[in-house]
Amino acid sequence: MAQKFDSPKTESELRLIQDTMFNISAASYEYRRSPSFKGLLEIISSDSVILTAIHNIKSNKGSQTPGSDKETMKEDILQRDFNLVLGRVKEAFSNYRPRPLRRVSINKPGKTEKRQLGIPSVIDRIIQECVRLVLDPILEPQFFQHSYGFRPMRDAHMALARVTDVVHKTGHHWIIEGDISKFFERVNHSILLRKLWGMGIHDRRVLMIIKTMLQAGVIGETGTNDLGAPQGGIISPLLANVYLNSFDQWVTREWENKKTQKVYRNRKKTVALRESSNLKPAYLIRYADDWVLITNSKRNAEKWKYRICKFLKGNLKLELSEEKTKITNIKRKTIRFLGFEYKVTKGRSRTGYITRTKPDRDRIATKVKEIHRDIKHLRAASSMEFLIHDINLVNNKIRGLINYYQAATWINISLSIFKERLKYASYKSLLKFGGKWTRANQVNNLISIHESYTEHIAAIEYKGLKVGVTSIGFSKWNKAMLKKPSETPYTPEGRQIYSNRTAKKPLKARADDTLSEHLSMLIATGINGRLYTFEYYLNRAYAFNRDKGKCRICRKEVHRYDLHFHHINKMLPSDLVNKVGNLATMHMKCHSMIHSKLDYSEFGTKIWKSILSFREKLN
DNA sequence: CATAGTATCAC
RNA sequence: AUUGUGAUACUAUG
Ligand SMILES: Nc1ncnc2c1ncn2[C@H]1C[C@H](O)[C@@H](COP(=O)(O)OP(=O)(O)OP(=O)(O)O)O1
Repeated sequence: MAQKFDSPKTESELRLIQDTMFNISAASYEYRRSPSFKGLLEIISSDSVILTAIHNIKSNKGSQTPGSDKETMKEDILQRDFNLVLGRVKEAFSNYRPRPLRRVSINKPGKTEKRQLGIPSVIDRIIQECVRLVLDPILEPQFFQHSYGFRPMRDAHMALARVTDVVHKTGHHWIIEGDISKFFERVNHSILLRKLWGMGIHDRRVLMIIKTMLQAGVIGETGTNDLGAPQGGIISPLLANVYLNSFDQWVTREWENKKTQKVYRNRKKTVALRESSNLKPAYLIRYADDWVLITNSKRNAEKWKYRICKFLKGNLKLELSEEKTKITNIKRKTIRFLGFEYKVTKGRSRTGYITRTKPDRDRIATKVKEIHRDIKHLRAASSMEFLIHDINLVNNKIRGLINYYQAATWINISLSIFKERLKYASYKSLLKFGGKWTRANQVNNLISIHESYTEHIAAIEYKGLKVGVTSIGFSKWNKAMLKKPSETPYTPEGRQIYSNRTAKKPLKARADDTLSEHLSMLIATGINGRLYTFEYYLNRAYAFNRDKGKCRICRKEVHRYDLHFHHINKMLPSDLVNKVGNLATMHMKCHSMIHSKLDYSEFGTKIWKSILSFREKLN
């Protein structure tokens, strides 16, 4: 019954393993059994997993900042010898000893209390990502359907859509808002490891690695850490979901899951059954440590709150935050969930009530204040170019804000309060640059949004182009969609649904696939004894991908035995010379034609022209 | 049709 | 200076 896999040799083999793991795990879950995966460490520490891990996290913003040692992604991984780096990561896997975390305190929005981050060193981030790559497909299918935080292809809007859906379908209006106090800091290591085992991670070496990861101490402090998962660790969010999964299962076992099993029974029978049982209705929607539970009466809400409190304390050693955990009748008062205010009002619908959502008042107010400051700051721009850059920055902020709160039914009304104030401030700031009131559909920036508005906004004109400060009023409600459970990154169908939903966006699946093939192919071509940096390896693959595997001189397919990557300009400084833009795929023969001085016009004008143009760029 | 950079948000 | 997971939007380049 236990599952073992060969280590992946290529990235598409890794993907296949991930898909297979997901399938096995999902199948066991259907039959209410837990899967059993062994020999995971071999997969986790294989070349292609390490490569994928580095590829995944190398462009994180935080990769530029070191952990407790002084190492950064760029200097100590990407610009080092390829095999040296691989060897170093593999070495770290045997007898794993994480470096201490760097402690940084950041502000929590709207609170005086600070958030304590624990930042792992770069090498430990790579290790964590390797583990995550393999554990995620195993754990993902076992998670609760209506847990939305930290999970792929799910977001806060879907959680909100689920709340609306349940309220509308059931007509229930008593809600518990729950928040777990200091969630990550309170995660108990041995309970967590038991849960991982219970979910099918049956490789003790991997569990040991996770254990030592969690125990990593903090720089400047003595000893190891016996409680909590670091805020800043790459696997911490995944582990957090593992930890609370039993909570989800426990709550939903008694009502939500029972109910779905009876869905095929005839209606009368189901209703009768529910009334006669002493079960209390409960619909849970969870986002990380933030959850709501929907039920039908105040009494039941209180009962559930009491029972949940006891469960969390007894089984998970967690506490509910007293001030943030409230019981509310959403016909009378709003609840706050995921940055939205949520309530129902009388209206035309099956239940006689319709939902009303608004952006959280306090949060939107502080954001608008920030934007107001930025707009006033526009007048300090030192040149027209900088001004345009700053306007774009402001526009980005406004669009970003609207983008998130679009899911609120009352977005337009809520944001319009601030509209005039911001517009007037923009006009005043732009005045000294010749700013004028301009119809939105006549400016040249953000055309896709502005073309449908005739309202006046403040805009400047530069070289015949009109650049306007967008309005916070250019927003309209966009109904959030419910999550399709079959949409997952680990099945072909799931990926298809995802790419359909995200419209004409590039097909992520296929892109990754081709990239992966080429990555591993290139690795197979060997190293020739020369010093190649890690970055060069990745970038060769990207360049090959961009050129679609064709020679840039003769446009024919290149096979691995006569593949060469031409440095378009060899004289560039060392950190630029290996960038994708400076690499061109070609045959070795074609390459030698660039560097010789002979006339090759006999091969046809197209080829000759390409050769000449590459020769020009050499110096 | 691809990659890379900025921004917003949730936790 | 500020880490992480996830989502979204815009812009730029070949
Ligand atoms: N910026 C962040 N970086 C890393 N992890 C984060 C970040 N924000 C939130 N998290 C994770 C760690 C938190 O324990 C968890 C829940 O967040 P949150 O509820 O805001 O705070 P908290 O549970 O740590 O304290 P409390 O709820 O008592 O204020 O999500």
